[in-house]
Amino acid sequence: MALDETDRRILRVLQRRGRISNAELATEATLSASACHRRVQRLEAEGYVRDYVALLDARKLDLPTTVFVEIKLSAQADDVLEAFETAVARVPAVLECHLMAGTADYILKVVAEDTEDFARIHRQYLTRLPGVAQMQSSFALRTVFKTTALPV
Amino acid sequence: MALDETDRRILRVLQRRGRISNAELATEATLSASACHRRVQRLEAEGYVRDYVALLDARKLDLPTTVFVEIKLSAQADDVLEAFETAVARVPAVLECHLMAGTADYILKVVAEDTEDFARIHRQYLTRLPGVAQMQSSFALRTVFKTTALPV
DNA sequence: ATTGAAAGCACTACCTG
DNA sequence: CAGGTAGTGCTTTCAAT
Repeated sequence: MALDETDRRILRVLQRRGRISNAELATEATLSASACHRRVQRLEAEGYVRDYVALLDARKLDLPTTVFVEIKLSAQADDVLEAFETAVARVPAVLECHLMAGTADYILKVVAEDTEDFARIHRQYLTRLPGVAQMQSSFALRTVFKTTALPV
Repeated sequence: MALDETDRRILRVLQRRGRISNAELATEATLSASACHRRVQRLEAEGYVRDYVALLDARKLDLPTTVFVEIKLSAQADDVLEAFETAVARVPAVLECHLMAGTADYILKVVAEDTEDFARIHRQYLTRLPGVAQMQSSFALRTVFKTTALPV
């Protein structure tokens, strides 16, 4: 159940190199291939590893613009939250949605081609989200860094 | 250079299933294994695919708390920004750092075990970042959703 | 924890339209 | 030039030690 140092080492490597071969991973973890393989299977089965994914280059795909959108709802009732969350999950440009503590605020992370494209997303999708009282958008000038690797 | 519909299909699949075998990916893209393999190699070489990574379960690893930290610097000179960015990149709990448009503001995304652990990170790392004039932390109560998949 | 063996896979070289 | 066919050597995976 609990992770030892070898498990954490495996997870650290997999977080950076998700397509590494089991043979190479075993070397990095100083294990035999089969022992390493069994640990990885255990870590996957127990849910430590949620997914393996390819990370694409947002610039190359013409989506270099990141916008954080702060949204205040008109009410905090559960059904209002639920309706909002269901609707926001259907907007492809929204990569993250967090319910914030304190007020009934959400923060969305949105990607777009440029400010004009964001204006379109805003008009076409965001203004149609249910239960919204206020919305404020903050544009990222530049992503200094971004990682999916948790400190394990 | 430009992507056709088959390329985008491959990228969509790889964004969800980064460890899919080439054989299965070829089936999903209705291509032969070799044709598919060559396309993937091209997409990697041209930089559309930045990385393959494992996404871990932050809850299982006792890091369920996400905090957005807004930081205003005391000056906007390049060397002040650079010093700040270099220092913030060394804090393991900081997963993202964005320079925001308009003011000299940064937004950080930070993960922690709980509010107490965040207090420690704040005290130990964030208060020591150079050039900071103001700092405001907003806690996420709940991550509604989070994806790394860009809309391609 | 290592070994060995069977199956599946990646990758290449070589054709085909 | 992109896709298909076929062959070689690795990797995975499981069973046995």
